[in-house]
Amino acid sequence: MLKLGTPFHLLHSLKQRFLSSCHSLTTIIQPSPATPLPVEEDFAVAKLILESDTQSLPETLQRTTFQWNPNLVDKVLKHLWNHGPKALQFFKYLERHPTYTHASSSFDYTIDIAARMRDYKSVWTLVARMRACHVGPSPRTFAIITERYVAAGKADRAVKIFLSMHKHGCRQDLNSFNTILDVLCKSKRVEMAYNLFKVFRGRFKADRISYNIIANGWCLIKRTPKALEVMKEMVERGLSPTLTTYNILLKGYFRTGQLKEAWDFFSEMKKRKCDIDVVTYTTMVHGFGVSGEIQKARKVFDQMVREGVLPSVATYNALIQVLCKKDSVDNAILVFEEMVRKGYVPNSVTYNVIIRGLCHTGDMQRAMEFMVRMEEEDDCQPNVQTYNVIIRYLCDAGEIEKGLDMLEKMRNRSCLPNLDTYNILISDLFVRKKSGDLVVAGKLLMEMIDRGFLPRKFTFNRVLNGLLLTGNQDFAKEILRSQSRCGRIPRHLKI
DNA sequence: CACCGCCGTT
Repeated sequence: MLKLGTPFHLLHSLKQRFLSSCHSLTTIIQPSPATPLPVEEDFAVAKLILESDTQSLPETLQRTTFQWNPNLVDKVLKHLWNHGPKALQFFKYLERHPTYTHASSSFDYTIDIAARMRDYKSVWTLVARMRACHVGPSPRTFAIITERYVAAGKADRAVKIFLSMHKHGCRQDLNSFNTILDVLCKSKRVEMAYNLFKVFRGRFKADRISYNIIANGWCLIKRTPKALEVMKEMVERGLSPTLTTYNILLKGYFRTGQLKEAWDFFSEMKKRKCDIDVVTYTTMVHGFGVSGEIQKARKVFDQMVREGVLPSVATYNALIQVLCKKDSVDNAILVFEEMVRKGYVPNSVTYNVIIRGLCHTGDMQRAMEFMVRMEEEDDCQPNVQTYNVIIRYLCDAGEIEKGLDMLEKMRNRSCLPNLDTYNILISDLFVRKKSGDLVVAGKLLMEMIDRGFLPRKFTFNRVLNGLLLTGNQDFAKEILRSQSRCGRIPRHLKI
């Protein structure tokens, strides 16, 4: 049995080992009937869906005997995250399944995917269906929807949606109020959030979290003085700031480059006997580090250990990142090895930071080694960000073929490229412009649109013009034709 | 997916 005082990072690593050991157990106890899949079913399903074309997909799925359950369906949807149309098709296929009914979480995932493609028609159809099935919509559903509207530049619409939630069978409360404030703030629509806050803080009985959200918003747009005002207001209304409030302000000072103020604030926190936590220290390490104050960053790191506050993986990540940027990758790797020695399990952030650092110094060889290591030693599959870093640096070094190989590797590892991946490759193909490059760019463009991404107008026009100028009229027409079939295309793509 | 820390520059 684990003792109560077991450090969290050790628990985590034990948990990771435990989970990987009981994986095989699960398959023994619950074998999936007609599909003898030694590996995770979710990977197998996602692979099957990605490999079959749109027409034959229903038939293909019909022939299988997967035992659908919400957990499996959610995982499959996650795998299809960067292939919206397939995700939607899969979800809709199961809606017609004779016995299976979707869980609330699967609806939420699918709504998120549809909203990201700006397919609002599907979004609201799904909301209505959710309601009909009595599985929502929940406050979480509305968090997702409003976030996507704000991200698409429709903040006003998002607020209206929040105000009319109850008409969709989901009542507003303090939690959902805080959610919409946070959504607006995180998208830098802080003025709007603050106005909404002032109008409704009475009705929803704004709490400390509401104030923290607004204060954080001001900090995000580098208006720390406004954040301080919010804190004052908070006190005036009888709500005492929390440690989170102080951590928000501390980060705010670093954002505006006010190192002295940050240091003074930190000292004040200590003097007032706030129980300074790992977040406070991580903020300090990162803040000083990005300003190039590596000595101070290290000092704070050592200090936290002395004061008995255990660094987290995030703290190490902060230190490693700033060392990569402002010191040297070699020193960063020393810290990396140290954290491993102490029993921490590096995560994808850790690895991506190191890999980026190595790429930046031109050491692609070692970068690749870390990519292998993350998987083999820490059961941490390279994710799309990992691949994007590698692809970017390969292409920047003029090795576009290697970049395209890496894209191929992603496909084999069932890691789907995202918008960044496509943008990186297409724009680098345009920098090189070797014969054939434009056709490759055209193919990538077609593929990304197929997968529900909206290329920027600039990208789209550049590729089409490029093809037209190099005598690829037929291919240009093909791109246009194939896109006009898919119905849901943004206005600028319709010509 | 109700608040704070760790992958960013198209």
